[in-house]
Amino acid sequence: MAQVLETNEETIALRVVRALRDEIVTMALRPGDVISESDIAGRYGVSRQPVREAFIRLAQQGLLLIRPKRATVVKKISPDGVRQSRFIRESIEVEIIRRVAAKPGKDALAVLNGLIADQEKASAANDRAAFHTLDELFHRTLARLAGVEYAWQLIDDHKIQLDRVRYLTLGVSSSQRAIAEHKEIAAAVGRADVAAAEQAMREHLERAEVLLAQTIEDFPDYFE
Amino acid sequence: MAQVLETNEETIALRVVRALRDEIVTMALRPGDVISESDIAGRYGVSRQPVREAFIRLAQQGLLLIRPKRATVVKKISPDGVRQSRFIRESIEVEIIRRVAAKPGKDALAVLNGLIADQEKASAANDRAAFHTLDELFHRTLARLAGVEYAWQLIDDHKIQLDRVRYLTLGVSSSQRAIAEHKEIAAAVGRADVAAAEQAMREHLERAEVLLAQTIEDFPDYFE
DNA sequence: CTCCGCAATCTTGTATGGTAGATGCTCCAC
DNA sequence: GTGGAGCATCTACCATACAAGATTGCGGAG
Repeated sequence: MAQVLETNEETIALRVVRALRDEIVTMALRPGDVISESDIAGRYGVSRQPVREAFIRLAQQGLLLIRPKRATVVKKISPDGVRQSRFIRESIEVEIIRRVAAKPGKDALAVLNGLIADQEKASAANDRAAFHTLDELFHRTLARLAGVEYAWQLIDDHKIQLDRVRYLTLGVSSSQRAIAEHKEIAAAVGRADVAAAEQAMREHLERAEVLLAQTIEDFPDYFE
Repeated sequence: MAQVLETNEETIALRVVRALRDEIVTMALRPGDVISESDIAGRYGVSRQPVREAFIRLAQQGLLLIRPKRATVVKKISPDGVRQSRFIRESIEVEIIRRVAAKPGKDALAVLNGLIADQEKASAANDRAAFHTLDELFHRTLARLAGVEYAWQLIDDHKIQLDRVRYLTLGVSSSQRAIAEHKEIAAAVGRADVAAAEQAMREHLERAEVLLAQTIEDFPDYFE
């Protein structure tokens, strides 16, 4: 059953990377699942070589665990790893919001409010995917405003672990609350109130903590 | 001239990764240098396959740039990338020092002072390598005391870019000053003075900024 | 002398076969 | 019935051959 991969991309290896990452984040491949080079190669109708290279990339991103000569498994989610990923994210985003609030560009507030308005539309339309994309864009935009967009890419890489958790809890998150918190952050930026902006951002990010605890209870097999 | 690699390590690919990273950081391979899989394979007396895998890993760490079907080059140092790496580092280390200073364990101060004492010895003996190792250990220990040692690994990955800069300026850095700053940080931790610790850490890390500007002037070819 | 085209020769990407280590099962000894 | 040795069969790792795009330089046309 050779699944079809988009054929207009660059290299086969990169297509496999994307396909596998997608399967992992959407839990089509679940934590603990055992896969093998030839297994995946057969499923996608390619040779083992590009699959192997994809494994290497995904292993470096912490999504796979290659056990030499034994097998390759989809890495279980490490609660402590998620905790520290959140720590990293909070450290950086707090510093970002400080900078933005300290010296807000003249169009900064307008851009942020525009994004929030879009989010409200997506929420009203119950378009969960669009909402999630916009939520990400809000934070990314802050990084851009602070002149450290590359730093966001780092957060994005680490966020994958949390995204797996998030996927397990679809429907739980309250978009209303997220919007309200975004508004509070934007308002603090508008007032150039650094302390308030920092505080609002910390509270906004802290919600992930309870989400994690709940998810561990619901899906203990997916955690180590 | 097949160079010899340590033979008791894990896989050939990992040995090549270590060897190449070392050559890059020590500027044996300089930014802009063009290398090829067969080139390196010949030099180390291995086949292209493990070299190729090493390239992939190093490219993901931002040390190499693989230009498909063209060549692979040692990435030039991106001033903005270094700037943002420093931003990331400062964000995380400031958050770390806040946590440590807010709740210093009872043996924390003793451990830190011990490390500082070792640094003074290394400095007196003019052992630059040992000093650098101890300097790194000081910061890593802080991460451990804050319970986020994994976060340090992240910093370590990004620090490689800055280490390349540092290697170009051997002899410039004043170890006396670094030791004094470490002492100030440790003292603030001892007093559980969060604000002072944060301030001291920021100043400590800010020194890298002038280092970068000076180095760009001295070695413009190594930067993009 | 200049410019265009083609071919030799680089490069990385992909496919495939073989190797060594790890695992698990079978079958025999007791 | 139980335990252990050995073999079948997995795995990831490595080597090698081939493919295809990119570059370079040479030679001929103008």
